[in-house]
Amino acid sequence: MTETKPSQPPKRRIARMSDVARLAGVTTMTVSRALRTPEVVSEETRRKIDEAIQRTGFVPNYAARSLVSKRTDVIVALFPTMMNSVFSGTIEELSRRFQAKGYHLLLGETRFDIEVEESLLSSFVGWRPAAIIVTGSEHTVRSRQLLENSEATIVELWNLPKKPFDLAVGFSNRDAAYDMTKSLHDWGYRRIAFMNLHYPRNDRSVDRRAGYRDAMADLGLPIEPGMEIDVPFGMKSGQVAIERILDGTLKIDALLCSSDTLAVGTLMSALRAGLSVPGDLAIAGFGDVELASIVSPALTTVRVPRTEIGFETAKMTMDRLDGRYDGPPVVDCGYSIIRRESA
Amino acid sequence: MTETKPSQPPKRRIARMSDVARLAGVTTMTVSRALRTPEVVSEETRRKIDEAIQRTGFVPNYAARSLVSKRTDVIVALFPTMMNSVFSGTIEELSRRFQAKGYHLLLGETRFDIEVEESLLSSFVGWRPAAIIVTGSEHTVRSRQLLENSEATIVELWNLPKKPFDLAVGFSNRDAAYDMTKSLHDWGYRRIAFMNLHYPRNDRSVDRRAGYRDAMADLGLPIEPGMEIDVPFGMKSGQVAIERILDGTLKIDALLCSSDTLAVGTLMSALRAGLSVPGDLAIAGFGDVELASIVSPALTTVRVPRTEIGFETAKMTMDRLDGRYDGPPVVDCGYSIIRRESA
DNA sequence: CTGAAAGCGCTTACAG
DNA sequence: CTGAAAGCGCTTACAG
Repeated sequence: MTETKPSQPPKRRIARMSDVARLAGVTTMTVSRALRTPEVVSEETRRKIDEAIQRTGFVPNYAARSLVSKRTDVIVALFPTMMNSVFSGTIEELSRRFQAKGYHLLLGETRFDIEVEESLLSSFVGWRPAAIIVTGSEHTVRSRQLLENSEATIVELWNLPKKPFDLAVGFSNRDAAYDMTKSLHDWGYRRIAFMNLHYPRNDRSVDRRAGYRDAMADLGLPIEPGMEIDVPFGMKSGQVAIERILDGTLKIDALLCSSDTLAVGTLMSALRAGLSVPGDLAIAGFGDVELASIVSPALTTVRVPRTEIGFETAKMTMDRLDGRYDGPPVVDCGYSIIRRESA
Repeated sequence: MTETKPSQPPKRRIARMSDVARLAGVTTMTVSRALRTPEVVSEETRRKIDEAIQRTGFVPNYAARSLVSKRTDVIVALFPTMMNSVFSGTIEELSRRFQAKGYHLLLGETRFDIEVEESLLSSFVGWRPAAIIVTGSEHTVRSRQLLENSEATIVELWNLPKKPFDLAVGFSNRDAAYDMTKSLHDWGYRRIAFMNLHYPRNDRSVDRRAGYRDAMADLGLPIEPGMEIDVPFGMKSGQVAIERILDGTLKIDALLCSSDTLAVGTLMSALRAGLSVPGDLAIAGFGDVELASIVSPALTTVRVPRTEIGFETAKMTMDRLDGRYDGPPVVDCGYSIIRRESA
């Protein structure tokens, strides 16, 4: 091969531990110790090794390290989407906590699809992660096998499974939707509709719908045809309800949305159509993202413990990996009803 | 150790390739081939191997694979934050494209801090990633060394560096801010202020500010004291400008925000204070996130090519890794001025 | 406090 | 189409 870029220095190979060892006049074992248990290495030796590391720019090869030590600092985390302040709040918290302790987050996006989750799992498992964090408790058969065989700590997020796979951190989506429906009733609303994501195998959607239905039944309020509105994820979906209200096919005085994204979309769509909120239509969201308190009228919503879930998950996972987790397998981070202006 | 969970089957070790080989009556070499170049293995043998893989739940150990093959499918990507529709749009596109081709995204969050970036790089580089994607062109000295030594394809995102490290994909932040300032002038505004993130070492902030200043100078408009407002990231920061307008310390007719997050925060704060937008104050954003077209009045903003950047980056990176990228080192994805209702 | 030996689980580079 | 040998770059488990 000929030199095509004379301005570049000769491309040196990535330094290995043996290069550092040779430069420092020791064996790789001593370099390895200087890196992992420096207190056990003499100061003089350590100094020489540090210098050799500086000169070579050595960074240990994690593949080799994990292969022989049979452990990795890789933690796999799978979320439906990152385009959502609710999940990204949890992701940010997780990533911050894990980064601080030297763990590496391998993030995957399932797009609300448990088949995609399976495909990601089957590949990520090859890294022999120390822990695997998944959203929800609904998984394919093969996903369950992969989790089972992986020897990793498994954490299921965002709800409270009756039979957790291993560990779980979340809150009761069913109760939260139930309480918000009941609150809307307390505030005087009677014709309460429910807008939900159309993901039939998403346990969060299913639970929230159940909460809405149970509350309506307990309150003696009928769920009339059209009062359950299934839409795809996105702010644009919010306009669906407003269109139906305007053309007279939907007669309601309140709308509970299964996410703030939908609620804000609906709210803006209502204002644009000249409807007054909550006068003509009360709107409640689910999530309490930053935007919820910023919009005008400010959004009444369910505060979801997104940061707490991230925090608890990171803590629980790291404790478990250190062999000192002694809490319950399922941690409930709670939720709360936040009444603002929109309902 | 005693059996504490009699209901669980005996914990089997994670299957290795040799387990599969033994079950199928071949050597590991043949299993390896069946996995990587199945067309070269006889149908009968392949069938036996597939069955053994099923039975054992075997997933190849990537650490071993990458150690010996001296290549990985790991791609490191570092972003300032994920709590931002602009970056998460790029991240989602990247992650989707890479996932589809079997690459694994190791994501890191720098929190707009190049020291954090350095710390992440120094650790992630241990995975010997095939490519490293970073946001911006401002890096610490040690970060540059790490990138230099890594042998990875490097892609810098979100601007157009004069001297790219290797490859770059972005647009001109300076020109975009310049054009928006000029547009505001064309639309009749004269006292134009600029709200920016207070990250002095963030080249995107610096470039956008330069664009604003250059345009004001070219237009012969003075930048009076207080017309450049530096704030931390977040919607809440939007209210700063409104407070100053209300208490009379800031006299302006238009505000250009360096992100839609700030612009929406300002817009909502203005509406809440009873100001009319754009009558009392015109507001322009930067980003064109989904929310920008949803809020009322809809936000005038700079459309930033977040999806295009993700798409081009993924394509360029994978082409380069396949040894067939022959495009320019710096790809300009452009931007456009979107006039809506707020200015 | 330091080192020699062995091996983690794969793939490369042969050979047949 | 399949296999025997060697080795990737580290750490474990000794020994001294």
